[in-house]
Amino acid sequence: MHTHYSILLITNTCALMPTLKVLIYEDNDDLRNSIVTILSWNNAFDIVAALPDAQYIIDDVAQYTPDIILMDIEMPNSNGVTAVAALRNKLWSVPVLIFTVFDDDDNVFNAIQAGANGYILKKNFDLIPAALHDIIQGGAPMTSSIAKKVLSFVPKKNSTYSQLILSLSSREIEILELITKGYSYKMIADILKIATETVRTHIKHVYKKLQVNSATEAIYKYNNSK
Amino acid sequence: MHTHYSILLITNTCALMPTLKVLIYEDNDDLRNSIVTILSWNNAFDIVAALPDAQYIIDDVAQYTPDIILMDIEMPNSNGVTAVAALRNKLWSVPVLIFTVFDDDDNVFNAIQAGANGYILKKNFDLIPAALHDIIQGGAPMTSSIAKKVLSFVPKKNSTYSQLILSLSSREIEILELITKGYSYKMIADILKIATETVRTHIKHVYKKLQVNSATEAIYKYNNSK
DNA sequence: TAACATATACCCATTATGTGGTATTGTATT
DNA sequence: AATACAATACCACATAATGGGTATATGTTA
Repeated sequence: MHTHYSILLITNTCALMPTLKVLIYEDNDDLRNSIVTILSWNNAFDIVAALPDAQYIIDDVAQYTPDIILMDIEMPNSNGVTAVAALRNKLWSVPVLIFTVFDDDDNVFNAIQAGANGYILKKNFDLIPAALHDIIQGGAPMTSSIAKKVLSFVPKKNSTYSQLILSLSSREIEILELITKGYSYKMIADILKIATETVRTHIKHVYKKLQVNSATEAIYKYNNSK
Repeated sequence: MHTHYSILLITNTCALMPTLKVLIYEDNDDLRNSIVTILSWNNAFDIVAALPDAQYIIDDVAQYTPDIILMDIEMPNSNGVTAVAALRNKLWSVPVLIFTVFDDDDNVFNAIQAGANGYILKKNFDLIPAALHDIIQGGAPMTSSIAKKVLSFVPKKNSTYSQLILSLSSREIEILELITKGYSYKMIADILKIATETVRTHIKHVYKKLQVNSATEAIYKYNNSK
């Protein structure tokens, strides 16, 4: 048997680092206090607030103007991922490091989509300082196992369809692109300064090559191949 | 001024680890020999071959049956990313660790799409052993800066459209999903065991809510919102 | 040169889709 | 009880999309 413990991406930082204003959301009192203690001993951090709930995150950020936020996911009156989404909806770009026990696909995916900048697990508690610095310096800290999940969210090519797409001429692809954007034959003809009938001819060829008989089918195949 | 050097995800491994058969592709003779030397000193690795070119990767893998592949990108007669794609087209799942000087979006994105399992930069040369073990144990080793690029490839929600989508009922979403998959009204009616006219009614409602007037437009908005 | 692909354009006929209604049933909300 | 919405279903009309052709000019390639 062999043991293994997966760790992560560290950014070593030295000298003259500006003090980071950190806002913390964590509902567990013990854990929250521990984080505050750890970060307080590090001169690089200035904890502007440590709150048990993110339901007033917009007001909190306006009040404390943090450089970075450390965010739990599961909290009594709010959800960390939803809170991040709320921030991003206001087009506020304060970086957020998600810190949670959840490492399932849905939580990771939702956090990334909501606009989180990093994602570490509570068992890697000790890596918070490094991860915070890492985000500030433009990184996206996460363990290798989280990275694997993120990889799986990147849309993959489908080689079968890709072969079909290769048979299309550049003009045909151009027209198919316009179809996928919702344009009608007439609009495409207008955009490309050609006759509607020519657009039709191209589309007929596209359908034959992709072996489909409608725009929606063509879009589906095309979207699953590029 | 502050210095910083970004490092990564390590997997600490101990005792009774099976020996990994490694196949290496790297065109630079010095670098290739150095890697072989480093890995040879580690009992955990058995270098089955170290080649300057991946043009015959299919044959190589068949011959050497490696547990894992270490792959450069730029080589005289072949491209590492293309080689990985060739492997995956054969549905061979041998894990591949990309090892390159290129950290631009296109190279990273193409490698991920091709099916690479990890991506480390040549300046982080020394991390190869840990990264190889990491992949075998199900991780996806990459530096935090590469992870940031990967994050950017995950399709993001568009909050404007998302609001529109929220107004759809579950039945309407169900039908819209079928539309995006290229099904006609009749086919959808068949699948859901309802009248074609009912399908049409639902779609009318969807179009009104999404403020569009065709299936292609609806698909476009929908794909840019979920 | 002959064969082929590409981009252009038009005709005819049919089907699918989009738009405007109305209507019933059930369920939730007020 | 009244209102609203969701899901079901039908009618009628107009427009858009699709499928079968044919045709010409321009290249490229065998």
